[in-house]
Amino acid sequence: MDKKTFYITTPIYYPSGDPHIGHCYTTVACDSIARYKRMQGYDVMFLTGTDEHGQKIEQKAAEKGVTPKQYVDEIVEIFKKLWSYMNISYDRYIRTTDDYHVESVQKIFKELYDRGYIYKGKYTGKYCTPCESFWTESQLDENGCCPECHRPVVEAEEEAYFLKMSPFAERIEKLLLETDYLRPKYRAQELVNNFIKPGLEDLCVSRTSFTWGVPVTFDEKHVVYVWIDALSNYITALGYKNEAYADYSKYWPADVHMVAKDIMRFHAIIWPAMLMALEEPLPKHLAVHGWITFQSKTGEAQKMSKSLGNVVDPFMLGERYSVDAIRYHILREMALGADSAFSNEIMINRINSDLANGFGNLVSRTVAMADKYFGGTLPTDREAGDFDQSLIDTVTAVRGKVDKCIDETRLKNALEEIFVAVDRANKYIDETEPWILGKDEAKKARLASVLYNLLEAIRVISTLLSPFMPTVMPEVWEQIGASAEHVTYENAGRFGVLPADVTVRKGRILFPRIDMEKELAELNAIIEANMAAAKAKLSDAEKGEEFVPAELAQEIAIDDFAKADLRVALVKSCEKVKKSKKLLCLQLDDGFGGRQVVSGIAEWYQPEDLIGKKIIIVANLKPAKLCGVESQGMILAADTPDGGAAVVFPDQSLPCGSKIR
RNA sequence: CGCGGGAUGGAGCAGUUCGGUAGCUCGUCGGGCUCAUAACCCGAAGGUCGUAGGUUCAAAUCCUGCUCCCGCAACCA
Repeated sequence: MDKKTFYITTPIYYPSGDPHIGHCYTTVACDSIARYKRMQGYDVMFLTGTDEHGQKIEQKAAEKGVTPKQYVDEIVEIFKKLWSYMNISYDRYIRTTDDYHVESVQKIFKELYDRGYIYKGKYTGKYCTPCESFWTESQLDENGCCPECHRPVVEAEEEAYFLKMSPFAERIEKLLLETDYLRPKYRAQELVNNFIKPGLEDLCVSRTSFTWGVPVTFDEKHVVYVWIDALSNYITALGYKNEAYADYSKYWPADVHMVAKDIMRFHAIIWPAMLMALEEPLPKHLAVHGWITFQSKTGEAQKMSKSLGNVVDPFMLGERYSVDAIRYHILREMALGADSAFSNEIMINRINSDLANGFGNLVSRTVAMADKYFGGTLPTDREAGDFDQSLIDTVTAVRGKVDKCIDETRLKNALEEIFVAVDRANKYIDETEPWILGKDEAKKARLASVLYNLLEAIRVISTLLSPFMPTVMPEVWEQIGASAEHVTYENAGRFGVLPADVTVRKGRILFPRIDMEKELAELNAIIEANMAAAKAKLSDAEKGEEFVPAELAQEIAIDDFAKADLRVALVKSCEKVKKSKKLLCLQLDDGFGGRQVVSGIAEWYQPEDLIGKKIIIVANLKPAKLCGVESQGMILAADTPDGGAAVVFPDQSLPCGSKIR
């Protein structure tokens, strides 16, 4: 009979920069689940990879003066090196530049077109002429300018292909609200209300503005835009519409796609829509986790960012504390769905209390006693006693609980369950007082029983921990005298598996206790150096670049200018627009009885900076609503070199309503 | 009134579905032990469960108002 299969995926990562601890979380989590499922006897397919196309890669490569392929090849090597360093047991690595993937994507695109789900239309967006690039609203920088060159963008349109989404809206809503596809479920309502209820918009799936992508076979000007290219990796890697593999019928649908919350939307809505359009089965679960945020010294959580210099380097952490300790820490801290704060202090605490004091010390003291009292090999005489059954019950119950947590993608809880047994075993030592038994020749049989029970507890615990910490556990088995057949999944549910005359071997300290103060000092020094370096780099870049004024707009006639009615106005009062980061709402005396204007300068001005000052407004602008607040005009402000805005103040003695021309 | 989530001892969280002695981890303090990585075990202090009302014999839990935080959406006229 064929083994049951289990298919789990990470997202394919975008190699526009080096991997960091955030990438590690998703991958380590998937790896732990994959290993656990393998141990349970499943035929596992664990897929990871890189999403290598797109404009950003094209540009980064151009900056470095290499081809896009050369550029990504280099970064992909770093990703693979990291995964090997983190002991990631992926079965397959897909690159969207792989030939078979490109071929499949082209066939999928064509098929969707033939089925009538893809049609040609016009894409309207913000276009930066010098960069020849389209940007979405959200990609624009803080001034609404091009994120690459920071020059103004214009509305423009290009021909593009679109994927119809509306035929699937109802089914997707049901999928989100009525099934347990999405984990955690509480995000479903948000998705439905924000994207499905207002009407699902058709999705732009091709571009003509760049060339680094999969060409559309029947319209050579176009390349496939991110969605169809990237998301379909989950099936092309199994051989969907290609000859490279033949595993599609075996592994699809996927059991778990794991993603971070920033790409939840695509996996919760677009990916199911694509599969529905192709009439393929939907994946069983989408597990969404939060971000690892960096806890700064002031205590606030910041997202990790390269420009802040707070990116946590996984190689450096691994060197200092061991790869398994890092794996343990990130898995133990992150709850499904929620963000988790990363700080050196939290990490060191975790490693010390759980791994060094708890599990590591348990192994250490048990092995040391077996060595001290029996020369390493237990005698076979036994004497049962109090507390034995309680220990056995606790330990043998763990496996079932961990199974459940794994199936629900709750890795943090799985680890908590295992450590219940660690605590119980440490307590058992106090209860049975082996050091007293050791002084009495008549109690040797009882002592042997106690130590044997402890070794058994460690055997079960270490077996269950091995998917999470695959590097160190073999060392534990070496120390407690267990061999491969003792540490199987089946035996993790039993007691009394090790031979009665088991021989232990004292080994190294597995998880050395970390000196918090010393370590924090060293880490802070490293971080400060990084931040300083990042800052220096930033200011260098600023120095190196003279201020470049925005390009001159098209020439206009004086009549055109005369259409704009500019007036002096006094700011009578001013307040932030609620629920908006950028908007200030100003009440003005314009010389005509007053008006209200909303302006997007809240990031640079406090309300009190403006109250009582005279400013210049465009007085005959058609009113508009911003965040639901009516704005009757606009305030003149200049761009500043650092990307901010500076309000233009006229001579303060001018009366309100003075015309400017 | 855009949508959604949240507010529980010093910190981080569970408990809220189906009301009935408020629990866990870390930290603090006291004690025990010495096999062990100054680790382990026990005990204690510390919470009017955001706020104001309501329902009830009984509310962290159900209902209503309010305050504050977070996420998503929107947003520089």
